[in-house]
Amino acid sequence: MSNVAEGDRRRRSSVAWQAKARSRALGAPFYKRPVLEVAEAMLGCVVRHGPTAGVIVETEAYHDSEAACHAHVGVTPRTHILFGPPGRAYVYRSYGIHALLNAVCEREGVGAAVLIRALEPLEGRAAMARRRGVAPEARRLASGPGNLTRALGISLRDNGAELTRPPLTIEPAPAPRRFRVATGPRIGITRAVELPLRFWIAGHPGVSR
DNA sequence: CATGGGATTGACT
DNA sequence: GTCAATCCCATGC
Repeated sequence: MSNVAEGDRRRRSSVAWQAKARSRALGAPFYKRPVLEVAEAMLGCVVRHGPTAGVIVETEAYHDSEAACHAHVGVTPRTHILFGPPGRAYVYRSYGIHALLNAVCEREGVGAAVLIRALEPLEGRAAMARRRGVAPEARRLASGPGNLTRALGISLRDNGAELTRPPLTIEPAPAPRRFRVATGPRIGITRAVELPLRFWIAGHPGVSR
């Protein structure tokens, strides 16, 4: 295949996923409600970044009223995105190594977000495996909040991105929600550890351990 | 300006 | 079970 033809194929493919993502993306009203409600509603939905996508199987809710939330300290250079309009991405560096992806929720002025903790790969499995440095048939390709951003190619540059339009979007669940939602305490935090703000699809193998 | 902690992960005992 | 890697940013002087 010639370079020209290859480039053309790539370009058409890129336009196709952008149009698809734009038409399917959840709008700002989805995020503009109590963060607990959104955290549960996001289970089964699809995170798409370009040609890679996965089904959300685990989330956690964070709210400025509790101490584990970055927004608890008020508006700072780091947290201003959390207090901004709903439907944007809040991406921050964790432990100096990982980028963690959140969806900003509730009305402007409230610091709240849903942390996406695990995905079941849906599209672009080969690209995810390549980015992770594992075999394409590997299990748990996008499980764990640091692993899923690596698999989807999400970085700190995506902080503040609008999730309502490509290239980074969240779409409604592609299939009927035939699963049971389980809840429990959040993982890996040192403050407000007792609050049951973690949500996951009961029994799903992609949920973090 | 210096310091210390952290919404993690993978390797190792 | 333990531990290190590694960097953004909140805090305090």
